[in-house]
Parts: sequence; C-alpha cells; structure tokens
Amino acid sequence: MARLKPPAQPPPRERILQVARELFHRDGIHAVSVDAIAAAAGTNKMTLYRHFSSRDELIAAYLAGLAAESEAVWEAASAAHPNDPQAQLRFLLREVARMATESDCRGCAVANAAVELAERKHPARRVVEAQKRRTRERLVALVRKAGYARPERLADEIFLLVEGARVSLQSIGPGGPGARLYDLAMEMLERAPRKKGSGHQ
Amino acid sequence: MARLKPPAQPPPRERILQVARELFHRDGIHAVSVDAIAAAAGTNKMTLYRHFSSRDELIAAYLAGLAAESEAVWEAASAAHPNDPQAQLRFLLREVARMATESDCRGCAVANAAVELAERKHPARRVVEAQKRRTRERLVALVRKAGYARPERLADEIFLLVEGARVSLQSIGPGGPGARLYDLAMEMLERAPRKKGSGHQ
DNA sequence: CCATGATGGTACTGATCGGTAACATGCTCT
DNA sequence: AGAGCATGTTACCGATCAGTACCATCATGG
Repeated sequence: MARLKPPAQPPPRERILQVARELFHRDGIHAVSVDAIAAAAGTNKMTLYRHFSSRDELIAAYLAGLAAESEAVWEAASAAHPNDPQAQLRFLLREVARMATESDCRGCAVANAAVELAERKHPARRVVEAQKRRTRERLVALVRKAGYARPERLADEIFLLVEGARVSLQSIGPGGPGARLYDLAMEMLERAPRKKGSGHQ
Repeated sequence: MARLKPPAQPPPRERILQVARELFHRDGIHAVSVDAIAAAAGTNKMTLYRHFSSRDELIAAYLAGLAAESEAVWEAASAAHPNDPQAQLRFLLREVARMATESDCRGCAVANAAVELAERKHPARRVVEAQKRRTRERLVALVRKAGYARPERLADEIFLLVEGARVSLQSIGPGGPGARLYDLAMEMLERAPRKKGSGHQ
C-alpha cells in the first residue's frame, strides 16, 4: 500500500523535453528520431504527439528551453556578483570557457541548431535568432555597465570569441584555439579602454 | 556534323562534385539526397555510385574539395602580396569578411559539416579536422612572419573571431557581430605588440 | 565494323521515419 | 463505484532514401 505518486517521475512532457535536450545536442537534431526520444523518455510516440503537434514544434520547444537555460545563467551571474559587472563578466566567461574545453561538448546547441536547420522559414529559427540577439544585448549592457568605452564593439568582440571557441571545438577539437578563450577574453577586458570618468582602475 | 566533344561538358564526376558543393553548403548535408545531387548534375544515381562508393564518401570528397579551395585562397594571398605578410593578412581577412557579411551565406562549409556530422567516427571528420588544423598553422606562420610577438596567441584570436563571425552569421544574421569582423581584426593587428627588433613600424 | 567501356535510364529493395488510428490501461475526482 | 482523462501499446500508412540490378545508348579504338 501507500503507492507514492509524487516522487514517481515527472510528467511525460518534461521527460520528453529533458531527453530531447540531451539527444538533440549530443547527436544532432536531424540524427534523432521522435521514436528514439519517446523511447528514451520512457514513453512512446503517441504520447509525444499529444504534447507536441509535430517534430518541428518539439524542436522549437527544445530551443526555447535552451534559451530559458541561458537566461538562468545570466541571472546566476547577476545573483552571484550583484552590482559588480566586472565579476559577472568573469563569471560568465569562466562558465562558457569551462564548457568550451570539455572534449565531449558539442558547442552551443542553439548555434548548432541554426547550422542544422538551413531552411530559412523553419519555426525554430525565430527562437534561435531571438536567443542570440538577446545574448548580444545582455553582453553589450553588461560591458557598458562595467565602464568600458565603445561597449558595443568590445561586446561583439567577446561574442565572436565565444562563438568561435564553441564551433571550432567541434571541428578542430578541444586542443584548438578555443582553449585560449578565457585568457584571450580576460586580457581583452584588461586592455580595453574605459570610459573616461569611470570609477574603475 | 562536327560534333564538338571537348566543350560538351565536364565529366560526370566533376559535375557531381560541383553540384554537391553548392547543395551541401546551401541546404545542409543531411538535407540533400544523392538523387537530388545526381539530378542537378544532369546525371543519375547509378553513375554517381560508379564514382563514389557511398554517400559518406561523396561527403568526404566534397570536404576534400573545400580544403583544396581553401588552400587556393591562401596561395592567392601569397601570390597577390609576395613577401608582405601584413598585406596577405589584410587580403585574407578582407576575403573572409566579405563572405561573412553576405546575407545568403551559410558560413564555413567545413565547420558546418563538423556540426552536422556528430558521429565522431564519420570519415569526413578527419578531413574537417585536418583542414582546420592546417588553417590554424598557416595563420600562425603568417602572423609570425609578420613580426608579431606571441604569434600563436594572436593567430588564435583572429581564428576565433573569424569562426565566430561565420557561425553567428547563421544564427543572428548578417547584422550581427560578424559585421564588425574586418574592423575588429584590423584593429587587433594594429594594436598587437611586435616582436622587438622587428623591422615594421 | 565490331568490341569495349563509360554513361543514361528505369525499376526495384529494404529500411527508416513522421504522423495517425484504434484500443487498452490506470489514475483522479466526485 | 463510476465517469473522465491522460497515458501506454500496437499496428499501420505514405513518403523518402541509400544502394543495387538490369538494360539501353553511345562514344572510342582496334
């Protein structure tokens, strides 16, 4: 008796999204079938299609989940170092650099999706573009808040370094230029000119 | 009479590779069937399989062709500005920056292949990795020849900027940070410290 | 002029996959 | 207990695709 229901397991929609997150990122979106996702989630295709009207919509939901995760990282940075944009930058760069040096990491799942989904009208592309735009804006804002002159320029520089590190991880491997990401970005932040009148060193 | 044979058209193998280059890059590797390539090349699947033992081998040949094309660009830079590594760097950066701002460009086909072909044992991955490694080495050599201190570091910085510009082109679009690629790289080259004793300004 | 080899064309197989129908099960709330 | 609803299960359809068999065509070279 006393069948415990709450701890049983999360509802199928969450399990499906969790499994999709892992398999899509690890094997590539086009390489994973809905059957495989449903099976790995401990359910079946029918239940999957009761929660997602199509495979493409599952992909879009997957990407939306990634975007939410990215937001969470930014908020974690803000929470860890409130009112210290320099420390937040270091925090974020440390996070992404750590990921971009793991040998089994497949880079940025959002950027990968953009590469895999070449059709310009794919519903997931809107999510991808929105997420990248948002990241760029947050980065610009943070760099500006840190007191740098030409914040858009410096932010874009960092943005490109990060994106480059994460793609090249998949082509040239973990020993490639991406291994220098943290050092390069940190030196860039140290050398970059501050806005005059900024209170920083 | 006098049927002209030489100008007729290149042999099917070349046509197939040419079409594969266009379609694989434009639509993504996994989105193009061998039927589509054969048809677009004005031939058929049977003839395709007489020249390539499998689809994967066609992909590998496609990537080998891209690598050869990349070599040609480096040699063009060397030929256009012999014994002027600075000018060669500008030449190469201008080329890649021009491509990375076209709205219909799908970035680096080699890097895209690495993203699309997640299986670590895919025969094409060897070609991808070799090409990227080669590019990195050439860039390091050129930067060193240009008289910079810390050439590996500066070369990797440029490498990451370029790679980042070409992926982000596909996610955030042509108005993204990649639009600054040329300016950022040029300023980086101007500001970077030279090896002491270097004859440059 | 005929043999040979490369190519074009058609048709097929076997497998995978997205998506759906129909039915069975089991939980929840009343 | 019973209604209702989400879920599990199986089977199926239609389409696509990699790869192959088989034959027709046509140029070339002896």
